[in-house]
Amino acid sequence: MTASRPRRATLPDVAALAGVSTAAAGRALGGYGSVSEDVRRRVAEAARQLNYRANRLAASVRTGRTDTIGVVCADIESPFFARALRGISDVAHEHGFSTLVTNSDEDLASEREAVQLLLHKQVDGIICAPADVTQVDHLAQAQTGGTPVVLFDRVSDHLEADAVVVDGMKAAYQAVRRLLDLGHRRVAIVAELRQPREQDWARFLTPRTEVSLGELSPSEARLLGYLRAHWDAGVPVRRELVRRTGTYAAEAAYQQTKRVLALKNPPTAVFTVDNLMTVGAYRAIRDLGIAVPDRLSVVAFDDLDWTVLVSPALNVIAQPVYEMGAEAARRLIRRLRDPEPAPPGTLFMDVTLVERESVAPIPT
Amino acid sequence: MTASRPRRATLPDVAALAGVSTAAAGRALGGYGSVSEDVRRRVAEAARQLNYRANRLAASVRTGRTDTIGVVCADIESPFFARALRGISDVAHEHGFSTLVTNSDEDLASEREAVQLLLHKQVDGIICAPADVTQVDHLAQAQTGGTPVVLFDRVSDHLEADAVVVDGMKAAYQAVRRLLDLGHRRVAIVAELRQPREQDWARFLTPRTEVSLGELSPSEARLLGYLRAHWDAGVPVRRELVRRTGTYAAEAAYQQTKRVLALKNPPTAVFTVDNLMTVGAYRAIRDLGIAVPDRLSVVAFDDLDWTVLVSPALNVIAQPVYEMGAEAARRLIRRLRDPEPAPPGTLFMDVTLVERESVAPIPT
DNA sequence: TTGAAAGCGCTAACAC
DNA sequence: GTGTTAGCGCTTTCAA
Repeated sequence: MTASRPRRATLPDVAALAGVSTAAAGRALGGYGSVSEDVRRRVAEAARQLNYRANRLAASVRTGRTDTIGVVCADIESPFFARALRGISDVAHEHGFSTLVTNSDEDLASEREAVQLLLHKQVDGIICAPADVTQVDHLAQAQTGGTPVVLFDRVSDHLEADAVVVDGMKAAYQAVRRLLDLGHRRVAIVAELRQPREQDWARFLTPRTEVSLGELSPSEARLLGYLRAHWDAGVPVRRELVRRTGTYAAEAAYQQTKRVLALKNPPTAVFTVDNLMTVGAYRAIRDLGIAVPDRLSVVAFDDLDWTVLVSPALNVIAQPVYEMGAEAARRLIRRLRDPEPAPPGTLFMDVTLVERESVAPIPT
Repeated sequence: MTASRPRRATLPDVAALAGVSTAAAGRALGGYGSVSEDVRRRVAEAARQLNYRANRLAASVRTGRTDTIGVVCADIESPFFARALRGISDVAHEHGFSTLVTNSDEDLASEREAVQLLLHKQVDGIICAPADVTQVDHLAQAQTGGTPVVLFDRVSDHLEADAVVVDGMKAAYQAVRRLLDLGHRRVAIVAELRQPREQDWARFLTPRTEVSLGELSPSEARLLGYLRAHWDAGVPVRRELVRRTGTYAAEAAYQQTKRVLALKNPPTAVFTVDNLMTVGAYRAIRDLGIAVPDRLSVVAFDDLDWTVLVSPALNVIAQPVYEMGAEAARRLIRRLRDPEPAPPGTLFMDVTLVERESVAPIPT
């Protein structure tokens, strides 16, 4: 026979032991209403004796608030989101909020599921990096239901919400433009581009300015920057240099990079659009034993701790990741606190082009 | 005047619209008890119409379960924990659990706070990488209160709980022993060793076997393996080659490594005990322009994606990180499901010594 | 300042 | 299979 563990102590238990009403005990422990110093002490002592553990769920059912922010990362293993998460949770913690973190793996169905979960758990608000900026009905629904949403890393034209992002198009433009200005004429790009929306793709390759960032995934935006840099510089875009992995995986980037470097007329520079693409591409370059920057210049989106460990150190586009997370949290909390908040807006944060050793000019 | 948003629909609302009792609606939506197909359909339809959102908090208050696992990481930004977290949450998800993730930053006070938070939020169980294996009273208290705990990455002699770890001592022993067998006589080690428990430290440097893993932090365990390898090989330990950063920071490792490499009689090999130490140490090696492995052999604890990107690729001790996380979750869930669980035990998982290009023998 | 009592939204007994 | 009812643990009127 097992000794049946005694029921966990509840507020009435504490109140009884302290010789006060449940309400008084609640006030003493919860720090609301007013209680005499005497009661406060007795209740605290009783709580200690009974090893009382407050049930914030019950409180939340009553108050309707959970003091919790839900976060939907696209890939929690990526250093980008890990760092952003810190920014988010530091700010949240500072304001008395906890964070409930979920992961979508850049998959729309998982994201929907994650958002449902967060809503069921009654989070006060949601920070989300949407897997597909054109499919955000579930987020709109959350807002309709009274749960504010802040977009992170991606804006959407289909959702009226605060957003914190960088202008990936502009950043890519500058980085690629620099390569072209240095004389490069064959610059490869390695990107996911998961939704091959055929018409968009065709549209993409035609010079035009009428594309909104709020319709593009980060990798699409960065590709567009790449394209525009070419158009503006009057350098023709070579389709064989635009490498689409179709999937968010280093291995695919590895394959694509190997293939592009094996062309009869290989690129003299390569631009990778994120973490995983960079890892894959760089591994290919290493395996092929290609000299950087002598035979190939390299520029990567996102700074990573290892980009200074390889030789030569990589030129990168660095995002203010921590600050982006922090700012997203700040905006959400502001909206939660303020009953009459300002209309939502998009905050564009500045990137930094970090020049290191992986880029060289083409001798003329 | 703002249109006051209508109250969120509740179960009684749905029930009313569907023309059934609250209980029936609950059963239909919650998937418990038995309901006719007809009722199920009407309720589902009503829920849809009202944009009903279940409140799982309320359910949890009633049932006493939250189907949530609390996790206390020591550093969520480290690839180690990020990957482990995936293992945890994949398994959790598979079994219908969510995860509530917190972070201690290897700080005991933060860890205590995190555990309190998790308990207040009524998580069903906790997976924790304790910041200090000798200070685990808060975890013991959680268990006493009926919330099972599984230790992750670290065992403690002061807590009777399941644990999933690797034998860092043995792994370090093997790696260092290999270096010694290759003729190295001056092998440096770079480690945190945050608690300089003076007596232990003295004890450490004296050959003896009576040290339990459950009293050591990971970095201490790895240091011990390093020491034992020396003792067994009959190679004297040089105190100036044991570099203690005292803090979990790459920068400190950078400084320590620079210093040790600047010795009049520098090491011919260096062993780094984790992620951050490796990043810092390797940066120092790179900055100093020291040829690896010709002038210096390098072995690192933990595999990281960049260890194959640098030239030469690093020899590493790889842990089955994902599996460790997954297994920790499995053990916790087993304990949650099984009312009469087996006595707790420690699972030691095997590491892999990955030979790459950063180690060379010393010519005799 | 304090206590009694109602009720947050849900599930579990138990009767029908 | 379905409804009635009690109650999870807490906070919040409201009256004293």
